[in-house]
Amino acid sequence: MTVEHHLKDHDLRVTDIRKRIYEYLVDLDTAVSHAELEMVFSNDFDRVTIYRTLNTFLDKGILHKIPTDTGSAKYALCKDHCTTEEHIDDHVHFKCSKCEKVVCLHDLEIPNVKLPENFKANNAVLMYEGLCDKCS
Amino acid sequence: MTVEHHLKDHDLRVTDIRKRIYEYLVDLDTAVSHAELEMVFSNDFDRVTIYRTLNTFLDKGILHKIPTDTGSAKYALCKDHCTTEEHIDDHVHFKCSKCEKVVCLHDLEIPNVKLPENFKANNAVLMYEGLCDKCS
DNA sequence: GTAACTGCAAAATATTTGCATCCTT
DNA sequence: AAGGATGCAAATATTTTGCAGTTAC
Repeated sequence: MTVEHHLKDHDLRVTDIRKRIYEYLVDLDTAVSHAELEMVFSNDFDRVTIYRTLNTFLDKGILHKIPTDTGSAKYALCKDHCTTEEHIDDHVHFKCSKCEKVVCLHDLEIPNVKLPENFKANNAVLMYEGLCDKCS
Repeated sequence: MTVEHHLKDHDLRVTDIRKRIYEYLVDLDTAVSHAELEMVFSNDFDRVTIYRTLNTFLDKGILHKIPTDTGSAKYALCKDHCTTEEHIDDHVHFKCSKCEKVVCLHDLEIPNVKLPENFKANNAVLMYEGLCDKCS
C-alpha cells in the first residue's frame, strides 16, 4: 500500500509534509522526537507544522506518543490499525541510556498484571531502560 | 524515624521547604506535579526552589519521576531505600483518565519480560491508564 | 469553491541557570 | 567560617494558538 493510501485510510488529505514524515518513520526503527524531525525537515517545513503533523497523526492513530523523563516526548508508528476511536499499542518499549534511542519491541506484548479491585485499565505503557543491542 | 532523620540519611541538609514537601508527600497516596506543589506552597516558597527541591530529592533517591503524556512530569516517594547510586522503583503505576491522579501500586511488581538478545535492562516503568478505584 | 492545511508571529507552558544573599552545619 | 540553599530575574526548552494566505479535493 502506498503512503497516499495509508494517509487516506486515516481520513487525511495527502500533503508533502505528511508524506515525508510518514516515509521517514516507516524507514526508521526508533521513535523520534520533534527536535529530531526538525533537524531533518526544517529546511522544507515550519517547526509548527511538524508539531501539527505529529498531533494529527496521533489523533488518527498513525502514531503513538511515548513520554520520556527528559522533557520531550517521542513518537513512533503504530503497528497495525489504530484509529481515532481505537488506539491500542500494547507492546514493550526500550530506551537505551547510552545512545538515547527508543525502540518499539512490537513482538513483546505487555504481560497481564492483576490490578487491585476496581481499577479498570484500558491501556498500558511499559518502558525498559538500559543498553540496547547496539550499545551493549 | 523523623523527617529530619530521613533527610540526613540521604545526605541532605534540613531546611523548611524540604521538610514541608517531604511531609506533604508522605501523607499523600498519589504522585504530584510541580504545578500541584506550587499551588500548595507558593505562599511560602519560590517556584524555582520547588523545582530544585524536586531535583535534589530525585538525585538522592527520595523521589522517582513519572513521565506522563501531558507535558509535565509527576513525582512520588520511593518506597524503600533508594540512593544516588542505586535507584530502583520496579512497581506498577496507574493513571486515572478521569481524576487524572497517578498512584503507585507498590505491591505490584513489574513482571519479567524476556527481552531480545543483547538488550540489557536495568530499570522499567509500567503505567496503566484507565479508571481508578474511586472513579470506576 | 470550500474546508482543510501551512507558515509566520506570538503566546503559553515547563524547566533551568546566574547571582547575590541567607542559613545549616 | 564555609559551603550549601534560597529568592529573584532572566534565559532556555517545549508546545500551542491566531490568523492570513495557500492547497487538496
